[in-house]
Amino acid sequence: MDLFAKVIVDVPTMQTNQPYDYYIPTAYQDQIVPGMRVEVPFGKGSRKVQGFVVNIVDQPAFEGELKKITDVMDLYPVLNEELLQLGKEMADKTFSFQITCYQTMLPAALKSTYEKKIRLIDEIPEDHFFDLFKGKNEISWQEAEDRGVLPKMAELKKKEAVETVYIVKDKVNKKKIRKIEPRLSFEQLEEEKAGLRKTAKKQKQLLDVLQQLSLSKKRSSTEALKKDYAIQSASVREAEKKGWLRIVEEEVYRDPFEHIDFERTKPLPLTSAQQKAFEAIHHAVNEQRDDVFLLKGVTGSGKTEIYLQTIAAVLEKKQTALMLVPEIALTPQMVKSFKGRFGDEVAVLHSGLSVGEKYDEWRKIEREEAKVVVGARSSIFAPVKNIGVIIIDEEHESSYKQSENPRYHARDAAIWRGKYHSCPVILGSATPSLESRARAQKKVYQLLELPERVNKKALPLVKVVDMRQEMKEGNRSSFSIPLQDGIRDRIKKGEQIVLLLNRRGYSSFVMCRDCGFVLPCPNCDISLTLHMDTRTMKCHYCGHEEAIPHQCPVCHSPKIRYYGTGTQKVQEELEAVFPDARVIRMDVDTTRKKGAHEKLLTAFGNQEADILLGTQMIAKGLDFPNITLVGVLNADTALGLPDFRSSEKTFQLLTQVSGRAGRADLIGEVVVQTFNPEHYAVQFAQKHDYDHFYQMEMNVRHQGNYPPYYFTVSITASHEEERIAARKMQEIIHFLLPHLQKDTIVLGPTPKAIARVNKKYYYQILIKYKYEPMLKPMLHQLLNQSQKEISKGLQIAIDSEPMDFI
DNA sequence: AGCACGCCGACT
DNA sequence: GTCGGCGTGCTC
Repeated sequence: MDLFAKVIVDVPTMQTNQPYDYYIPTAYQDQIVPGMRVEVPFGKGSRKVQGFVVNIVDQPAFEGELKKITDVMDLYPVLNEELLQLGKEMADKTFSFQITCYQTMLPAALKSTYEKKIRLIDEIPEDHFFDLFKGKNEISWQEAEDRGVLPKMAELKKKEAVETVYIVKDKVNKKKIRKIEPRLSFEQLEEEKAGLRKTAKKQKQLLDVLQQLSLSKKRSSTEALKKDYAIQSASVREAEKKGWLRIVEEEVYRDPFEHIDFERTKPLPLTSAQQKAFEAIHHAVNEQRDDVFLLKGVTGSGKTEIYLQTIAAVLEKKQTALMLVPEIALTPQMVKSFKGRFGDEVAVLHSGLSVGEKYDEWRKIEREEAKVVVGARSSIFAPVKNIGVIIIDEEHESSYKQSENPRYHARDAAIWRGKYHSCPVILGSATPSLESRARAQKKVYQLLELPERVNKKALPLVKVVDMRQEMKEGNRSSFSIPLQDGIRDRIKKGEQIVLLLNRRGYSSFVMCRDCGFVLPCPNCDISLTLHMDTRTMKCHYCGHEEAIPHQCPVCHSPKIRYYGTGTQKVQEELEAVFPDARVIRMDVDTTRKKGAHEKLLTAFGNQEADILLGTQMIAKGLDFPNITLVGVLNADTALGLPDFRSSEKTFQLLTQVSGRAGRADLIGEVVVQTFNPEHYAVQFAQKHDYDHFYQMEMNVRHQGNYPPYYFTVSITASHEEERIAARKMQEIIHFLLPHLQKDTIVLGPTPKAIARVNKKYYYQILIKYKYEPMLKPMLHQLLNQSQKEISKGLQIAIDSEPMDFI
């Protein structure tokens, strides 16, 4: 029977975002399974592209003539039924292409690279042969183009002396070995045996092996033949010529045997609160319920131990576990705690691995050698089977949402997979996102709380320093007097200090240095952003624009200026104030090199420095007992951002760094420097009071019609010419507005903060809605209609539930 | 994306 | 008259 494959091709456009039918050559019929990658000819020139087989049918839907699959790229499917389905739904939900989703779900090594070559197929004059082909019989298209010989090649093509060939390659070289398989049936082999001379012992032996293989339907490696029967490759080649067997190359797994012995740890006794939370989750695991738990517990309350014991319970049931942590929290310590408990059953996927290493780790999971997967965002697509629990630690982290296409949220994918496998999902955080906390309120998620630290230790004392006051008293440095005193004190005692510089919102808004006033938009209750290109203050939501103020409208101080400082500058300042202090700086500049991050942290852990100065990246996974003082140099830069999540982000950051101080037997102290000491995010963080912050922030979101009260979608249009982007945005609004519900709010269009990025102008709208069943189909329609313009350099990005608006 | 088909300007 | 510009539309 003829079989046909439905293939998603690697051509990321809206028009080609659908399966194409291909004829499966008989030779591949037993081989091809949905989820495998294949090479197919596509388009007029039948250039070869990579494709994913999504289905196999015995009747093609396409009426025209079908092309054939030209090669099978995998031995086993790289995507299973589950992931094929998830990818398809994700494409629909995130307004992206199926091919992009499938590629995102796989290690980069499996994305194909393409090569175009010109090959000689007929005799050409000798001089041409040398100056065009350099005496070879094929050259790359790129080389021909670079040497300017394409026109000549076109001539030869017309004469059918050359052809263009396309080569599809994997990014990494898979290790392959040569294997033999019989080409004749058992009986035919028997006949061959009868025809042999009596002295041809080796050949008889080979035929015996082939007969065995014929019965077992297996292959044997040429290496094994040599080893077990002393059959040399020459005999094999001979046999191949006689047509007894064929030689095939088969991929073998690389051996990633790196047995680093981790010190094994044992489960710790649980506190009663931990026990209660653990039991609730354990029940769901046992009963295979797809419940979503929100595990809320302050730093040090023992969330990790609950994860570990839940995973242990899942492994006991012969199931697997998937755990996501933010990329920056994927530290050696973190890995150690998992490998320490579960040993080699743990696979870790992180950005520090090379493409090949990531692929090997992925293979290890795929062939079910690893039962526990720990990794960042994209690990949610790890090919684990029979999942028993999915854990997302630090669930509030915005890095779980991918900021490029497909703009998926790992949390959504986790819940999807939880449903598919009928297993619980645990969202853990000390400061849950408002969305998740609100869902717990509505009993969509089950709230589990760990109110106390395991060691019953009090949370560190948080001192809020009013920087306006410091300014008034003539202190113009980045360090307030209380912070300076604290630093001096710790250095004297030989204790360590962490200083955090909040880079968020660096230099993009103006604030009064005397009273902390930040210029708000008269229409939107959100601060205005400084646009240096136009020298104006702009509102990102409504487009309101005004001049940059020269004095504070409230206190009339002339010290109103843009706010923000770099780590390097702070380091210099620090060294001037404390010439004897040893400082380690950690920011993008000092951690760019691979492994630098860990090296710096290890050095700090070994007490080679007194002060660790850094940006956001030091807020996480930093667990040194000797740190007794944490200073936040500028707590409120995020507060000045025109983002409705800025209070939430500030609260989360402050709470997070507070957790870094004094975790051992030393009492910790936190000094928070701010120009907004009375801001509720700062106030509630000082008191470690999430619940009241949550209530307050919910009110604010309710007032401003923001999530979780509204759903949001942002649409961005960009083009090299500003008016084209702006006009398209207008067009989009005109297209959408008539069909939207009365209570739906459309903000914009407004130009983006950095209006021109990569020579492109950006315009954006934000749609806030409660119920818009037609919005998704309309946005899909919009993308379809805009195809022509998109091919002319216009870009349209649709982001459902965007994380930021800057 | 990339290739071919198709309809208007400066050339042998 | 033709060669070739790149606008338009399709790819199983």
